[in-house]
Amino acid sequence: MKNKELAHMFNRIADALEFHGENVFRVIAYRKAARVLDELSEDVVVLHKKNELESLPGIGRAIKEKIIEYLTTGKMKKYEEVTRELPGDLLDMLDIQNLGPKTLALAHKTLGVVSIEDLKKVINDGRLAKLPQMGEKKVENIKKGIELYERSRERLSIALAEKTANDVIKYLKQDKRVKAVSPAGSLRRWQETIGDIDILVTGSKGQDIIKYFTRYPGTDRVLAAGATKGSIIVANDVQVDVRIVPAASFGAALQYFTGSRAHNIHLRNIAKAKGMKLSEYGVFRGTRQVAGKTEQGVYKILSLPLIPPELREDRGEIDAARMNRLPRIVEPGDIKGDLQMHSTYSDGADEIEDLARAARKLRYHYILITDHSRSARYAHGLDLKRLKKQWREIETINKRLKRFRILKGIEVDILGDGSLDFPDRILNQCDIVLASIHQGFKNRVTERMCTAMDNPYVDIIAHPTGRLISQREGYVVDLWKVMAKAAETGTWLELNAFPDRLDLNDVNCKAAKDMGIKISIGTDAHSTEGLSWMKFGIATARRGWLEPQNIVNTYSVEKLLKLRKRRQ
DNA sequence: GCCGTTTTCGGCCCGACTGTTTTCAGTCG
Repeated sequence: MKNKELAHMFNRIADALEFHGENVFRVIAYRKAARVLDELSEDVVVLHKKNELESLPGIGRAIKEKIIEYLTTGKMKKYEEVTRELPGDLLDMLDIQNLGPKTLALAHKTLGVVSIEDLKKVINDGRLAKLPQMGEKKVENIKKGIELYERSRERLSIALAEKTANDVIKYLKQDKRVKAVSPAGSLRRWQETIGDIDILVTGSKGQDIIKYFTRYPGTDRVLAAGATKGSIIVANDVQVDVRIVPAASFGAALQYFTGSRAHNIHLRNIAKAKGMKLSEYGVFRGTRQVAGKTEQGVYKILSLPLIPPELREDRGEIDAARMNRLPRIVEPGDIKGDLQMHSTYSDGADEIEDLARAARKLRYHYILITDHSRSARYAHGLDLKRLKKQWREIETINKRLKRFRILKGIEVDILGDGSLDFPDRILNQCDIVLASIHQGFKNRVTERMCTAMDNPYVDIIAHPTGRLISQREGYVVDLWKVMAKAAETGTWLELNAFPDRLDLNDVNCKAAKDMGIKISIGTDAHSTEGLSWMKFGIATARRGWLEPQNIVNTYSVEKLLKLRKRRQ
């Protein structure tokens, strides 16, 4: 995808400019362009053809020309120029905590440092500490930064972060001095991975609350324990930060610490244009605080409705809010069923009836049982005989269950040549068919998916990218082509709610929405507990601006079945 | 390098923190 390639190049240019000590605002401009391209819900190639590159925020004449240069020649002179004399991994070292561009450049120019090994050497022999503006403590901090970098603490999955935060919050609430508690940061925005967990607290005697916090039973290490901020490490190297803020600033602090940074910068500009100042302490006109107690109040004084945290990425939500055109994003109560799960018939742990009863407790109206097809041997995939047995069982249970319907589904494998693991006459007897790739991740995936979508019985393409977050890249696939085919054939694309998958991701979901593609959210549960993953799917859908009408499992079972491709 | 309901030039978010200095540079969020 050219979007990602260009984003990477512009980020690299920004790194290099920073390293060379260029004007910081040029650096910011390149970073902004990189972010916009990275999160773009359209193919940059298409935008270029429509001559609309310059309509993108942060992309002006110079960067537009660089994009076109790259798209037409496959090269970018500026990129090559600024990175020419810099060894490949030197710029990677900017990710080391406490080591910024100034220090790295100085170490490179005066001491010839080009790698982490070099850096360690000049730390150990004392040469780094002798540079101007450097001293023992700074060097010590850089040393700690290297240790952290080398342990390369991966970002947490949203599921682990959510669980950890909930445990800590529950513990904090047991203290009488604690008045209000809220998660903040990327966790509150439900980003798919989380760095540190941020929690905000108001209450009396901040110092005592922090002391109480650092005695949390799961604490491995205490990093800091001041009057307003405490920081601990719990199991799995997870860092939890707690901040105490005065009640009068709680809303402003919550807004500020929820971010994203890009969203905050945009808001501050609006405050400034209105003659106000926005900070984590409140909204001020001169020295007088005019808002900040509640988050809603902060937005209101900027003439904006409250923007849901999931949308706060500066991807157009502020303009939408200003024009009163925020989407009515999906809520848990809109979901009427779960469209992917596995029973004991293939690789699931629970019986069909158990899944149904658990789903009914979640107030669903239906579920789709999607066990694997025969080629998925590793998952005990169903052959025809067992599939038919499953259908009979579903019919029997359906007669027993009131106001609930188990739909007959299948997760049918897309084979090496794009054909499906079951013939059409079998698929035709399923209520809903999911098709997915489970083998040959690098083998003509785009064509195989497109062939599968030409089949009138394929309703949904499951986990369309095949990625496993922080574990596996996913298929070699041209998602733009897949989405175009889905739009053309009326095939639904899945948002897999399993927290290690979450594909389509937020940006893809928004793109799909814009292309008129319907999304199906399925948990891919392999047990009754797995049904609770729906919240991660909903959160990702919200981040992708999806409204109930964009998501097929907000429909009644009648509408759902009526909208299948084979009926059109 | 981008951008304009004050501006086509002159701004660009801004405060906290730390460590190095003796008034400020660098890093971070």
